[in-house]
Amino acid sequence: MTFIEELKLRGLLQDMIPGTEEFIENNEVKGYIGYDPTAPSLTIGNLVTIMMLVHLQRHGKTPVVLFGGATGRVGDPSGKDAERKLLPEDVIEANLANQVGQFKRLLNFEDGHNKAITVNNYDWFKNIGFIEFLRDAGKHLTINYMMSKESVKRRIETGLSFTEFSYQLLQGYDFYHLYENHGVNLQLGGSDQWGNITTGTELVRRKSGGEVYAAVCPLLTKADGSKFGKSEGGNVWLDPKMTSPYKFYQFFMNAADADVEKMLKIFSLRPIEEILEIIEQHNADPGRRYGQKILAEDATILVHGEEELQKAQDATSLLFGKGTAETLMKLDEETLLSIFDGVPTFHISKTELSAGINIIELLATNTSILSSKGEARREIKGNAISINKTKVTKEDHQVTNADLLNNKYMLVQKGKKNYNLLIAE
RNA sequence: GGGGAGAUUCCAGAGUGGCCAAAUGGGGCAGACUGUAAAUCUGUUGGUUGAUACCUUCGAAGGUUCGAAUCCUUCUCUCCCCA
Repeated sequence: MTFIEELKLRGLLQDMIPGTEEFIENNEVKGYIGYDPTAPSLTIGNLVTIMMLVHLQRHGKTPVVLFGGATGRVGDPSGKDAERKLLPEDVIEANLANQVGQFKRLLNFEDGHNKAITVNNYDWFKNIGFIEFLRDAGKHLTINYMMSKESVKRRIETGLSFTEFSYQLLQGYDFYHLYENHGVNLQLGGSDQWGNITTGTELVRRKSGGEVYAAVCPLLTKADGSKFGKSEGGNVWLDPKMTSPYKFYQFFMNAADADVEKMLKIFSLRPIEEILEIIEQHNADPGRRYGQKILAEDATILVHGEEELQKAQDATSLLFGKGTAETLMKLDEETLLSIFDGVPTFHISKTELSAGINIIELLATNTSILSSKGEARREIKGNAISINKTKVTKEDHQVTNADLLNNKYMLVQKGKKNYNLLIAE
């Protein structure tokens, strides 16, 4: 199976430059994707395009990760309705350092003829002066060409700064630089990058007369039309400190039936035939959530590893299985802590607790599980609060040392899926 | 440079002196149902409060008034038309 065939079967191919498939099969290929370090961590949205690099490497080609140390300072108008805020430079540097570590888990940077490499476009842009850039890059492309890009057209009515307008030229120059200096001849990415990518291939063609190719994957959407990659109240990050492995696992467990196939093809490295078989089994009895389980397993191993998966599964089986107040009571401290690793924790004083704390105070004042007393009251009225898996129904409920598990911990739950661990000391 | 329209609670968008913490829709959160689903239904969605009530909020700052999101003044920003 060719690389492009693999992408197609996995729903990771939206568009490519004619001839890309033949070229990849018959040449030494180095393919790159650019990531702008505008957040401290990569997200599962980024993971989609990273999977393209993973497959590229598995097909014996060299993946190149380009960090937009320079372009991230400018802001990409693609897919954005409004001008972006510029980030302070030290924030960009910190983000970049963190993201480098995340890639190390996903691609092989260590050995083989096709080990992955990273580059940072700040390294070449920092030495190029504005005049030089205008003569060297700007001269080769017309305004008419740049204006015809969808990302620019969409913003022409509402406004677009010269800075963001120039973004495609910077990104295009990346490709040219990588082609000239690193022999990079393929660019991958999300379909929102198609305009920027073709600017790059155009620039290489005009400046170097070189032969370069590109392919993009579709933007991942959910069956119900909502945005992919967000869960309760935010992004799903790859950084375990920002999205715990447990939450990460749960995100995939909660995938809609209609999305399971699509997501398995993207986030699982199992052969495509096996995935189709899994889907068949899943569809026979969707209520078992077989597809979601495999999906969550594979994705969690990929990003966080076996050990974290095990913990996430332990927590899941306790919290969503037949987990009752009694089983919770029976857990020893070590098991308890490992299961709730990654669940938000709060500390309270044992002396204070021994006197008894009103449940509303506890939720809104002693901890920030809920943001106000009014909200705490509403949630209790709405039957949403549980302590140690037992519903709290009265607003004047007092919590005491007697509620502690192992004389130290308390499990406070809002709704079905939001857990908090209180530690009394 | 000239003329016009506008800025409302997370978003969209009503409200043009007291009945406005502010309609309605979306989104969020929760409950029921269920498969930790989808769809549906219900509740809730500024803060303190048992409730009355009070406090902060309708671009910013002043002012008029017993009383202002609503009227006046100045300022900031956005959009549209003409040059």
